[in-house]
Amino acid sequence: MNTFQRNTQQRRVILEELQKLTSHPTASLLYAIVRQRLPKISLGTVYRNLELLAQSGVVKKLGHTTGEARFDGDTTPHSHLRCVECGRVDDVSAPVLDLTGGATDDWAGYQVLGYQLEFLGICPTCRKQTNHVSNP
Amino acid sequence: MNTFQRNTQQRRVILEELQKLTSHPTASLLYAIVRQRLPKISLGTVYRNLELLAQSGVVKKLGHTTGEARFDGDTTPHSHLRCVECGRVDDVSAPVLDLTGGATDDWAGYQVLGYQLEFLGICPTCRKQTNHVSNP
DNA sequence: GTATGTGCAAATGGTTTGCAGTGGG
DNA sequence: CCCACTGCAAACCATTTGCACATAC
Repeated sequence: MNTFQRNTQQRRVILEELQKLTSHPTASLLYAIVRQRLPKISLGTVYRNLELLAQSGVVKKLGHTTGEARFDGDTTPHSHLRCVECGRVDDVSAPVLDLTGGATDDWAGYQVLGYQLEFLGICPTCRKQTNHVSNP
Repeated sequence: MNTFQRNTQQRRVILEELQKLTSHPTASLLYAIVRQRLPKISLGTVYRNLELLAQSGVVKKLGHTTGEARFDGDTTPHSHLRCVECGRVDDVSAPVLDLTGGATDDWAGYQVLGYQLEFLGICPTCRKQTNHVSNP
């Protein structure tokens, strides 16, 4: 039932390193990390494998509301909190939506597959750097 | 308090056409539409104005979970339902989230600004075209 | 009059792809 | 041994930007 056939060294290392991280790296950040173990790997290979891993459900691809896509090695249900300044993404325990709620009976004929919930804010680091307090 | 100074013809027409639409056009689709009234307008101008209009809150820029960004002339609170096959976006009456809910007391030090909720599914048109019923 | 906006075209940046060579099963 | 996978580099495509000219105010 596996979508991919071969268990290549590259694929193994990419998955290992991604699952090791609690941050939600971009493809190129992960590329930099993986390159420490496999110096000859190419960015294209990282993209190809992340895509495959995401398709087989081993990994989650986070839609890019801003900037680049990010990937999450943790597939348990949870939401994300994205910093609108630096793009950093943290986890939040997911407030699960009740899709059976009557208000949304009308789905316009769609077959609903799920939802994506993302919180937006300013992370601690960026709050320190700029003044985000309303001026007196 | 307006973010932009000049009320140019281009800006006016872009806003008018966007507000006329209930679909959620991409920049280039809107460009095609606007060009019917202003044949000499450039795509760059459309992008520049959509960005400005979004910043001043007159228009809403929908984060691109897949593919291109889309723009919404309707700024009243509502959620979106995106077709994962063709990218089409429809409106749904927003099930408003209660951010005061105790479960999410821990925001990891973030200053939370809001959230983005997007439903994913397959639109009526795409359901007809491909067989999305589980095979017997 | 002048700063702001426009058209054009070239640059950017993330992601994808074609191809010849490699290595997993 | 053979086909899925890799490395490389070029292609892609949405978006952004630099510049000279135009225009709203």
